[in-house]
Amino acid sequence: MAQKEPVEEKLEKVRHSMSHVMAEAVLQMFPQAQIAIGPAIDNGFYYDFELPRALSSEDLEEISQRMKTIIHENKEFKRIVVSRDEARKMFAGQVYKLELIDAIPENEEVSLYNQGGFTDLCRGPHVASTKDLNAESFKLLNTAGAYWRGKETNPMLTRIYATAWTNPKDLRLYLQKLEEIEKRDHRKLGKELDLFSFHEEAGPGLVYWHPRGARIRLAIENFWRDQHYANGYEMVQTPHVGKSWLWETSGHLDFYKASMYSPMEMDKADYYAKPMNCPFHIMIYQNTKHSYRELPFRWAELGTVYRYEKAGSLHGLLRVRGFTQDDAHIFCTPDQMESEIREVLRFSLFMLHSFGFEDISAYLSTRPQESVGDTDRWDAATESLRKAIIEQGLSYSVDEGGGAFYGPKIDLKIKDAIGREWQLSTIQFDFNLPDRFGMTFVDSDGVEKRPYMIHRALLGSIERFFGVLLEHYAGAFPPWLAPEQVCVIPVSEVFNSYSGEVFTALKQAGLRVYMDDGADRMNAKIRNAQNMKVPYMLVLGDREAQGNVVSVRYRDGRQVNGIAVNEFIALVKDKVSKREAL
RNA sequence: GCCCUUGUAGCUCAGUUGGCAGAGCACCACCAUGGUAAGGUGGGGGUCAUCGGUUCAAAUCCGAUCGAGGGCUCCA
Repeated sequence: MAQKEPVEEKLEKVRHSMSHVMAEAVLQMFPQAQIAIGPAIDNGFYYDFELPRALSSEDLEEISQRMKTIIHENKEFKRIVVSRDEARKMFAGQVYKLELIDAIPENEEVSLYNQGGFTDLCRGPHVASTKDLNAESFKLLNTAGAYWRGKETNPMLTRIYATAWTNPKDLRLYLQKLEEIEKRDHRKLGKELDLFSFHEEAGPGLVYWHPRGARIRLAIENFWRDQHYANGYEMVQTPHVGKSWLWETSGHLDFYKASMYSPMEMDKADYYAKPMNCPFHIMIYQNTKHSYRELPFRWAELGTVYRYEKAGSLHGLLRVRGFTQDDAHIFCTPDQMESEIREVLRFSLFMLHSFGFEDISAYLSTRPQESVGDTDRWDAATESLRKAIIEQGLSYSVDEGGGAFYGPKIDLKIKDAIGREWQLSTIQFDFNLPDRFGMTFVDSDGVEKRPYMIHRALLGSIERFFGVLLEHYAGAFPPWLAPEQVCVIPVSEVFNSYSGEVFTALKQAGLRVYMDDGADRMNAKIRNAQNMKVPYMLVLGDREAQGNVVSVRYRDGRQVNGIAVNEFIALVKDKVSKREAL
């Protein structure tokens, strides 16, 4: 007990040991249960079982109680090394354990851990005794179906998820975080703030944007468009459907068909809703011959695509069947490739920073086993990605072999206001499509050569990005994004006319403003505006009308009285143009 | 797709052992004319997701379908 072990290792041991305790508890209740695996995971652990029946929340309570009893028995975790045959004998009847034993490499020893009433096949390590576990610092969270080894063709097991910590305080903090996550859930906020909806009768996974949601979305899109024009892009617009020729040529019908909507037949031809924009942008490129003098092309489009996502994986705005990519394709010469990548990455970071994301990390994915394109191009492309990351001073990790079959890529992940990571931007080379479509440009030496093609999406998709932003801000959008920036609230009907003047002035100044001249009392109006998270509320009565000023109630509770109307307009406009918070 | 959970008014939810479908908010009307987070009274609104079954009787029990939620990588 001399030196302190690192917290992470301690936690891992605690969680893993807890999972054994849970398995023991479950076996007490269901002696005939098949036990599978039970690792430590982020924030806790799980264990997979094959059980005679489904578990109820009362069952979880009972398992939890039994675990506490086991922990209080102060049982030692004993490591035992056995031969394969002995192990097989001990786990006779436990089909999953037998499979695991067979999977252990010949040169590794087979170890077991025993804590009294329960022995599990396990590499370890564990805490020394259940004495080192705290019976008040874990909580069984939920059950879920999970395929044995994650494969759809394998049997479905029952997984029990739990969170576990070394002390009750950490548990409490984590449970509070879960509550915070629930409060920020974009599906909940989307409903409360009247931003968007889904309609099962009209098709799951398809988003309906309400006026308030559309306001925000358009603020995002307008900013996006302006910045693309300012950063050397051109906009293109392409159709939503394309004939099978296009998808045969692109290869999507070979490799991507399962994710595509079924074809529509027209004039004896099959048309497919587009799952990607790239083939369309290539058609524009192919419209004429191109010289090296014209390149690079940077063509951007907020292109709405449709993909068949499995019913069970749909999730609010984060996984939908119809979504709008903030897509662009860059076609350039080999000479230009490096500077283009550098520029794309810089631009990506600028965009993410603009939306309030400061903590960004990069993931570089390199060539996988199965891939197309020649090695020189892969190497050059991968190096240019790496150089760009280093130049930007980003922390990054490399996913060796994690690239798509058609090219290496950089993914950018951001951390949101409560520390969760989300993958947004992706920058990918494509060595496949230019070949398939036979794209060329005429170089300075008169020879036709293959251009480099780069796909990139900075926000990912507008829908998903919107969901992430909504959770990041917990619905309290900064003024530049807020659907309504200002709510004008007359103290009583008597002041409707002065309020109307102020409203008109703000409206003419280009602010997003509305006046609540309904029959509610002022208090109720403030409450409503507050619940809709409107950044600024102007409460107008006699005092304001007399002085031709406004009194400002900020969303965060601050209050500033007696500001001239023009001064207030300037203040909001300043916040908006700087994209600042309140 | 698969496992578990789930579906009652626009929203959030009650609904005991099967016995005439409820509340709050929202909406509409009337009263109240108000100074920083819900003023009062009254009213309208539901084929209890859909289809089928059991029963004298089904929101409630059973089955199917559809939707929603939690999951299905983290390698004993």
